[in-house]
Amino acid sequence: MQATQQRRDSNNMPELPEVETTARFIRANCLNRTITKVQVLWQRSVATPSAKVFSRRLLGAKVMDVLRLGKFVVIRLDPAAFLLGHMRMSGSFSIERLVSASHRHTRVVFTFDDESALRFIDPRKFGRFYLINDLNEVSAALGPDALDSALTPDRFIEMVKSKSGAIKPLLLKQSFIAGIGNIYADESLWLTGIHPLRKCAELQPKQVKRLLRAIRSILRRAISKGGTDSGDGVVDYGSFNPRVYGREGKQCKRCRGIIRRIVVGQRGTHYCPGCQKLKRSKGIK
DNA sequence: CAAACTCCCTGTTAGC
DNA sequence: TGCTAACAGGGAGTTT
Repeated sequence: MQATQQRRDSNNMPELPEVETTARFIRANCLNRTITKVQVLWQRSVATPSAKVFSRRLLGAKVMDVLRLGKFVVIRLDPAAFLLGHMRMSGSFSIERLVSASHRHTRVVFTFDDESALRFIDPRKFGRFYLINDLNEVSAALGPDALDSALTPDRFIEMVKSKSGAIKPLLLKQSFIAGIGNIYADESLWLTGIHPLRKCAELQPKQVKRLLRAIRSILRRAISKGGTDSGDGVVDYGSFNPRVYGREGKQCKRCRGIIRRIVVGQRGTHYCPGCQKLKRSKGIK
C-alpha cells in the first residue's frame, strides 16, 4: 500500500494553517492507536526529556486526541501526557501502513499497535518534539492563538497599542500572538496596507482591527485550501499564491509598483512601497 | 525590557 | 559544467 503523506513546497513553510492541517491529518490517522515502538534517528529532534526517556515513556501510550497550539502539533496521550511536535522550517509527517524503506530525512518514527507508523521527516533538523505532563508549560509562553475567538479586535488593539517597536517583528513573536510566521506576516501587512516598519503606537485602531481581520482571513483561507486528501493518499496544502512574499522585484498585483525586500528583525521582509507607506502622505507635497 | 546577535542545519541558488 | 560560498528561516540562548 502506498504511503500517506503531506506535500510541501517552498511557499509552504509550516505556519499556523499547515500545522492545523497536519494536526487534522494525524488525528484522522492515529486516533486511538497505541505506540509500540519509538525510533529516534536524530537525537536532537527530541528536545525534552532525553531521547531515551522520551522513547521509553511513549511506549504503551494511546493517542486520545490531536490538536494545534500555535505552531505546535499537540498529541494528547493516555496515560496522561502531551507529545508536542514543532515542524520549524522543513518538518513534515507521513503515515505508512507498511514498514517501507526509510526515507532519506527521517528523524523520528512512531510505530503503532496496528503496525502503521508515523514518520517525522525533517531535512534541516530544526524540528523538535517535547513530551510534557502539563500543557500549560508551553501554552503559558504563548500569546493568544491568532484564530482564537477569545482574542477580540478590541483586545488586539490594546495589545498592539502598548508596544513601542515596529509591527512586523511583533506579529512574528509567538509570545505576543501565536501561529503567524514570516509568510503570513508579510501577506497580512500587504493586505492591510501597513508598512512592516510602522511603529505600533502610530497605528490607528481601525487599521489594527483591519490587520487582525486580514490575518484571520488569510489563515482561514490557507487552512481551507490545505488538508484535502486527494484520494491517492497525498495531503496537499493547496497552492497558496503569495502577493508579496518571495516576489521581490516583481509587480504588485494591486498598484503595479515593484515589490521590495528588506530585512526587519533579522527576517526577510517583503512589501510594496506603493501600497504600504511608512509615513502617511498628505496629498501632493 | 527589548532589540540585536549567534547558533542550529542543509537544500537551493548565485557567482565564478 | 562543476565547484564553492552565501543564503534562508523559527526559535532558543546570549549579549548589548
